[in-house]
Amino acid sequence: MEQQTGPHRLKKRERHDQILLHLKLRPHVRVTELATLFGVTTETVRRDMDDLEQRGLLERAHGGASATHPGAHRDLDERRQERVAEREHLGRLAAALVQDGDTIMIDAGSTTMVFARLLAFAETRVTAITNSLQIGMILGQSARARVILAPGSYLPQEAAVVGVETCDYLARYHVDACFLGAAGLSEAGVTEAVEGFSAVKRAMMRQSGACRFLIDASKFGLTRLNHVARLHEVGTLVSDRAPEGALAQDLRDGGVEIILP
Amino acid sequence: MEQQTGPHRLKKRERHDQILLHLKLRPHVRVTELATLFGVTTETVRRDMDDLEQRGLLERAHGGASATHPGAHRDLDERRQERVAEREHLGRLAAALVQDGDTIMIDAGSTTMVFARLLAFAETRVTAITNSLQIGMILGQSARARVILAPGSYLPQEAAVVGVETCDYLARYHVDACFLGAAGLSEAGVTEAVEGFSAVKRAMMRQSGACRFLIDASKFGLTRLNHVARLHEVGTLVSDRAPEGALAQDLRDGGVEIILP
DNA sequence: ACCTTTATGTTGGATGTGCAACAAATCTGT
DNA sequence: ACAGATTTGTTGCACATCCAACATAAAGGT
Repeated sequence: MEQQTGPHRLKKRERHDQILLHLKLRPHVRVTELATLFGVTTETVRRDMDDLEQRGLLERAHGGASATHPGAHRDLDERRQERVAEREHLGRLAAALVQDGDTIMIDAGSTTMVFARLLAFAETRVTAITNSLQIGMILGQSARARVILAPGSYLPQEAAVVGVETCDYLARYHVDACFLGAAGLSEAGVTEAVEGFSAVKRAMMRQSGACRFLIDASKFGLTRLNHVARLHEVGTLVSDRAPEGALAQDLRDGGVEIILP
Repeated sequence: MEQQTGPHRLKKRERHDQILLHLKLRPHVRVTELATLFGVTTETVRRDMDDLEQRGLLERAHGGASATHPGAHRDLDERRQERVAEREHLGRLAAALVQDGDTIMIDAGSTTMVFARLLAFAETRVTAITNSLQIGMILGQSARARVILAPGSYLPQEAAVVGVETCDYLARYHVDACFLGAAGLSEAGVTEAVEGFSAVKRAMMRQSGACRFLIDASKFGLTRLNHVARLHEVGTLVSDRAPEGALAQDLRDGGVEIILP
């Protein structure tokens, strides 16, 4: 990056923007590096980073900071160790469902992202169609995966594309299975909070022989704004804890296969 | 993350895999963290990381390591300070050509990526269609930009999509201008090294009212494998130094507008 | 202009990290 | 079992980073 020109010292906000821009282009920046670049003290940069970390825009490390994966959800549970561990379990279970030669569709979401990472790591030979840029990039790193990206309007918060174009495009493919996340699972069915995602999820379901939902137990009982699927359409539910009460009964009635650790 | 279970000490290969797995799930890991997790010395972890870094599988940082940015270019000139500075100038010139309300297409490439970053930073109100995931993500961060992503086969080295689908999709849009990079500019015309990119570039040119090529002076005189455009089709050339000799003459003959710092 | 608030710089000591050289342990092939 | 290669542990020291407390400077409001 270029040296800061002129005598004009950057203001706090400008430095914050610059730091984030740097992290968009490289995975890691050092405190000292930025300090000399901005012409400020390391302490100032440190304070900047602390601020940005609190807003969840980057991840501190000793001597510098790393980018949070672009589009990563910043909700509370994303940041908690336990949640990450649970997501990893969940992703492992789901990845075990994929076999060499399978064709799949993968929905955008933090849980499906972990799933994609594990799939890439396992080097499963798979053809995957996704609307998530992150998942495309992650899975594309695997030499044995073939990735097809759907077009559409870009949604920066989720690093994914949505819209009519996306759904139309998906309708041109037929795959063995789709792997979907969701923001809520209740007796009302599967629901989603992000506008535009539900249509994509439904489009994926229509084109798939089997449908697998990756939903961790913290989503049980929640009903969000957008309807995705009724319980009998769920097919397979991969989760970290068994549902209880009426929800469990309705899932049984809907013939949902439940996969747990 | 879970604690390493059992008395079985991990072998080198297993530790390497574990480290990479960790980096797939988090952007950054610390040396000490992994050392206690694996039950080995920090020096061992350090050595592991050095190995992995040499293989380009992660990026070292003080006290730990970061995941290589998915899709991040690591070609030589990308890493060189001087080149970055020139690209920045070039991008600035190109960004000045875009006005509020414009519709544009942006090609994948490291130079166009800098251009997109500056466009996002300038908060130009623009509708952009691109085949580059990174450019989509960068420009999508700008609240005033609308980003449309083209579909296609994912090319991990370039973090972009290419192929027939990509070109077909682009043919459905008409824009004011396209901003393209290139690997070579000589009397033979504009040429490209990455297989699949030239077709996308040509598709973008066909759908654009104006064509802007962003090519830094180090590419002058180079001819790569894939033909992109003859000199008279170039339209506008944005660069950091004036071409010389026969190339300069041919550009004049071709009616190419040249924009320099 | 004044005061208040906020941002930034400075300092010093505690702690974390990197590096290099060597010792100990482990692996490997015969 | 043996010798040689590889891997890992240990140590000491140079250096970078962190943190907290205080001093100084800049910004904002009345």
